[in-house]
Amino acid sequence: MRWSRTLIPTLKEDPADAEVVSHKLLVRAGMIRQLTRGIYDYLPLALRSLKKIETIVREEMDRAGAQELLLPIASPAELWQESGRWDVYGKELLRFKDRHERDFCLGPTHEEVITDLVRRAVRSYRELPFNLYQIQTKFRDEVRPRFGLMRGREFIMKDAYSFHTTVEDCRREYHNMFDTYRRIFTRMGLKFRPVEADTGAIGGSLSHEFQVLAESGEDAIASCDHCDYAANIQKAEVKVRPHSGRDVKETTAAHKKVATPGKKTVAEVAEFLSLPPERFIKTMVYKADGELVAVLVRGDHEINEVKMKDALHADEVALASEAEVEKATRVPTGFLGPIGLKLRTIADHAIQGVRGAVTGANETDAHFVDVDQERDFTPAAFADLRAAVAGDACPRCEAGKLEIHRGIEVGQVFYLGTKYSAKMGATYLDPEGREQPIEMGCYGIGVSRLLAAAIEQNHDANGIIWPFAIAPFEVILLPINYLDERIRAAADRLYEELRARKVDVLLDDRDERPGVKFKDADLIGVPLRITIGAKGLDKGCVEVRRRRDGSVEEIPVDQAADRIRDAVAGALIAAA
RNA sequence: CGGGGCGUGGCGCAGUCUGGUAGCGCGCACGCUUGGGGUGCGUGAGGUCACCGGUUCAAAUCCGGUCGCCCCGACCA
Repeated sequence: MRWSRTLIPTLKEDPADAEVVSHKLLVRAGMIRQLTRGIYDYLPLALRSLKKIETIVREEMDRAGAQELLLPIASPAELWQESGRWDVYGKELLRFKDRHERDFCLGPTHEEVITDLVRRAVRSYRELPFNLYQIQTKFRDEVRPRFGLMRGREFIMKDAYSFHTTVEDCRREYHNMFDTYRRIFTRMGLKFRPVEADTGAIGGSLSHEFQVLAESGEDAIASCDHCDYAANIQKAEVKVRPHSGRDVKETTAAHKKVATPGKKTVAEVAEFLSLPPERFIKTMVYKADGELVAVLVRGDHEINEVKMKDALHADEVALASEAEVEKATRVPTGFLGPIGLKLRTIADHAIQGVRGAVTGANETDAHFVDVDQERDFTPAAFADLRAAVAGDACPRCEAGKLEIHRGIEVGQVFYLGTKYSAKMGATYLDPEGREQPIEMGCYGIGVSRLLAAAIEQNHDANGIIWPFAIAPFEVILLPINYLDERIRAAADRLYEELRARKVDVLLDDRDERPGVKFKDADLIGVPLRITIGAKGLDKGCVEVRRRRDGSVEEIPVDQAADRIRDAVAGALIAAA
């Protein structure tokens, strides 16, 4: 492509409404423009990268035995009412009516639509298993879209759904997809980590996320420095060390009340009493499916709501409001404690057997000290309730410690089981002629988000540094002065030679100053830059510069096309 | 949904408090100049100051309302 014949509106300055680097660079590099909140135009440069991402996804999905199809973006309310998600999904589901006043929504995901398709098309176990995928635009009316393509309302997603007769076969496909995802992200040249994940709104019981490692990531992930255990922080397990609280204090004097006027938070009381936060038992009150429940964790720990929800077998949990707490306990928040509390109470493992602890006294402006768990109170249950932190022992191996990193979720695989098939009557007849619900799995990749994630991980002060496999162009030709006959002829010739060799090449044929072209080339991040100037041509050479490390090499003009093609091919093979 | 900020040529911003001819940088067009890291000089085009209403002799500026965009929060007792 000739630069002068396409639209690459680069900007010198950061757009005022962009916060993260990928958003700034995508806009500055002329790849995207915002149309409205959370919705973007993809300009030619962006579309080229998107297509390369899609091609890799298609090749690997096809290789894994999946079949591509295309489902509608609009779907009728009835399907969503069947699965129950019409009511559950909330405002994220963009709803509208057609001219006949029938309710519709834009698809935020497609379990309902595909399950409906399959239940109508499949009758027999002989027709299973299969895996169907699509690459398509999704719409989720996010509460707060942000960070450009990272969390848009409209976005492009690859979603796949597999259908099986047995749990074992479904798990086989789950692992097949897991391996496929590894290949996909490896080919794209990204540093990523698969992590155990919570299943969230999609539902199901087994799930992994694929996280692209980047400081700006929205997710925290815990990983072992010794073995390959890694999990989303929402899921990361804490190794149970029985009676880990015993070593806190040896005395067993009866607990006693101390005045702590106005000191409500652990930090405040800890400072007031000159005791470390780990000596405290923090009492939080949650509303679990309508019931108020007290949850105890050590003062320096934080509650993990996903774990708590599981421990309580609740569908919905939320922190109770101060008013609700005060009404139920007659104690203002900040002074709650497990001794004499009239609420169902569950406690983190770290609370078990603790001695010499500090808790609220269930009385305004007072706390208890020297609390002994076994002597003074008994929770209804002990469970893993706290969030893992850096330095925790690995739950899977002996030697390892957990590290916390940040990541951008670019893919997730779920084992769904019969969650949708049972509700929506997607069944098959087994060899004995009995009707059985279909086992399902689903597998997503955030195609447009990958664009942002790749940039978050691959950029410098001058702009984007695309991995070869997803770069909009592999090579940019930069004639120092395109109006100079000799330079122009050399550039045009090399351009045609590279095109003949199937290299994705962009020719900067604009009548611009060299400095402008250099800056733009760095900004849009093309991996190889070929500078064609008088100095080089005098020696019969052009200059090859690698965007990633800035390394420079002079190569003879007559060998240039072949050597550049070989360099591109080599880089692509190295990544895959 | 709560809090905060912003809306002025294509982009980034000043001007608003204290009402009185709409400005700067970049970009854009043209001419000369320059040609290996955003050249230099000159000339020029381009704005219903988000929108609606009000106050006033006079509104980008004051008042009321609406819309849009951004950020933070919507959990740690």
